Amino acid sequence: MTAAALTTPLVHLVDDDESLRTALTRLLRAAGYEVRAYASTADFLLARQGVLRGCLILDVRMPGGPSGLELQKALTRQRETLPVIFLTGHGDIPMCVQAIKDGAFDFLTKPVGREILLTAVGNAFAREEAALQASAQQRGLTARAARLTPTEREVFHRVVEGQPNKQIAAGLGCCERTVKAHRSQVMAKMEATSLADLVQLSTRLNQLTA
Amino acid sequence: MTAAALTTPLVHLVDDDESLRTALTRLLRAAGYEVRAYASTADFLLARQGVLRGCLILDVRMPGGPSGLELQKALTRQRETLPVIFLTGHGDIPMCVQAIKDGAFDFLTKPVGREILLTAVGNAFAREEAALQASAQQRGLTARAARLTPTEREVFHRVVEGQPNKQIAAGLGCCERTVKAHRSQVMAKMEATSLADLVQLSTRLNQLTA
DNA sequence: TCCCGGATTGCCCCTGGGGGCAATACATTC
DNA sequence: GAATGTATTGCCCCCAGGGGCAATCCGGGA
Repeated sequence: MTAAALTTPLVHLVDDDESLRTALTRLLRAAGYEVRAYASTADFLLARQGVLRGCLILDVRMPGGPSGLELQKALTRQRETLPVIFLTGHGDIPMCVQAIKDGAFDFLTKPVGREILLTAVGNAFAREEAALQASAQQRGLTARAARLTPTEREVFHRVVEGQPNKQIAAGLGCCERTVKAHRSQVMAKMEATSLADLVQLSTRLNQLTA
Repeated sequence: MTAAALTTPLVHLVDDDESLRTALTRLLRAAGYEVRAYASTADFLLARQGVLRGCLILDVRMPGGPSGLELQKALTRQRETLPVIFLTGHGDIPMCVQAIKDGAFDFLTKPVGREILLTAVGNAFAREEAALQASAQQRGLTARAARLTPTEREVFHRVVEGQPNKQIAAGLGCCERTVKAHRSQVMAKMEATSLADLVQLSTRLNQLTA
């Protein structure tokens, strides 16, 4: 039914402790997840190809290379929204607060209980799936908006602001009939069934940008 | 200019350690805040009158009575959105994660540095002021919406959905002229200048409810 | 009972949006 | 240079929305 359900949930596991990687990999695979393990953030970045998917379990500090916190910040800057679960043996509270303020999904401490980890990962995928479904609609919306010509975009904007055709024509320095033509193009390309519909589409577009 | 700036920022300080209450009270007063200190969550609740304002500094656990975490949850349930800063000497990471997931603004550890605390409180008030300004507009909106009669509300809803007058009339079992009358009442009461405007007001109203 | 305010409706008119059709203008391609 | 495509515009028609005016109806209050 859902897109996420069509693929095996993928867990990226980044930790410099090999025995822990082995143990968690086994645990997660037994729970039905596909697991890819990395010994460092650098390894993770090297192996990365294209758009990331799944969820990320990350130790906060690892010898050499960027720390887990830094990796998370970098991913956020790159608009990668996959959920990050921190896992650490030497975490303190300020670090934990920082990570969560930066958008971490959870912050666990070693040794982590089996149930705790699986619950966190399960919740992370639940959120991820919801986010994917929401953003799928948004992508369709931006795709439609991308098909607008610059003039149509301008008309779109003014229509949503409530300007009547006459005023739009004056603003664009063209005649009213032209505005009407653009306007119907906008309605068609945005697949809006009414003005009210169009305004609501615009609102969602703006929320996406913000 | 702003509402929050008209009153002295008020800090509620809840901690069972009297010497710490004294010290932080002095520190915060020196920084220009009005401070009310309580020895327990029960004291805080007893002293509470009407709508709360300001920000709340809260120890996580206190002997007897509800814990700080419980107080925070209760306030959230009561739709009190004032920012909560936790301050604790015995906090652990799971507790910290829980508090922040429940909406805490920050989570500090004792002994807390002067700068750290003042920064946290300052940020809390900044967020609070922004939230107040946003909700002031929303209140005006809901006040206007409250003046609609049930029929007008129904018409409002259908108009925003993009239904034409004829269809609305059929739905309500009345004639089209009546719908027009209600419609202009809706525009007037909601103080909307155009259909686009009305739709946007409706969107904001729905966001408020959600 | 009579009056008042609000809701409902019919009648009529005006304005604004939607769009078909055709001519024109400009750019791009073959 | 001819052909094709796109944008612009004028002309005209239709319909939907906005609203003034007056009649009607109804629930409350004096």
